[in-house]
Amino acid sequence: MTSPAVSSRDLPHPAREEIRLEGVLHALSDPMRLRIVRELATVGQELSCSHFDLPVTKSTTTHHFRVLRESGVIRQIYRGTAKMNGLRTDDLDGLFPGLLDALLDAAGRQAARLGESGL
Amino acid sequence: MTSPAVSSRDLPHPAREEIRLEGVLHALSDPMRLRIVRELATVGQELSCSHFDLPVTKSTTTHHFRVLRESGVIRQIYRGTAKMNGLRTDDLDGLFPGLLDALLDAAGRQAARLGESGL
DNA sequence: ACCGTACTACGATGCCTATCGTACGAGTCG
DNA sequence: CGACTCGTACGATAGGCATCGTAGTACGGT
Repeated sequence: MTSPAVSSRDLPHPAREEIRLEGVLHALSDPMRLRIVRELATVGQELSCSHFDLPVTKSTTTHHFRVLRESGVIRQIYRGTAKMNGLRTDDLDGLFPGLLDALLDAAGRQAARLGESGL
Repeated sequence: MTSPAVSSRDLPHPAREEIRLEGVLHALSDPMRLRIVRELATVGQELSCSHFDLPVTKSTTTHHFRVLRESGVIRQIYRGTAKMNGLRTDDLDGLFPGLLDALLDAAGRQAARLGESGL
């Protein structure tokens, strides 16, 4: 079929009210995870885990995605063998209006300032 | 004298350009440190370390203030026996416009949502 | 000089975490 | 079914860190 149904195995996510600012900040304080979130934000759509080419092993990548999910920053859904990742912009904007934009803007400014050419 | 001069012992601070977003986020991801920063922001002026009544020992308090200083969030100056702490709003706003306000607003919203009455 | 206050330095401890490797499960396609 | 891909689970490891207690330093006032 053309639209692969969401697999039965679903992942635990915190409800919007359970998202804690400290957890979000801790999740984003890791360079690898900040990079993931930045890429998700610029692309603006769900991306599979394997889309990211991080300088760590798959195990570590899995770990970082789990931290992002458990802190409420991203939402993960299985779609076939792929695991799609999307930013929880609606929930984050609902809880902390303007925070996500400010964080992404700050990350972008720092990347530009540090002479980063690509992402 | 009425205005106690700044002591000769000065503390190492990162220059504005050395402040890293990840470091700032990590510093603010600790409840105790977020609490300190919130109080500094609401008061709007320098406060001594001893002004804060944190549920940890003095050793731990010193540790938290050092993390905040070394990450570039606060500036610390000795004034007599007291060590005054002030937010580096100018540097942070210069590097990441809107970020500090968004963070403080987010922290305030969460505090209000979680039924915090005091600070 | 002495004392009290404010903060630090150092060592210890227990927990958390970023990382890896290997072995495994779930799904798709031939 | 079998092979392959994607991602997970588990154990190990090394480093970081929040916390404490104790002992010590710097400064101001008496």
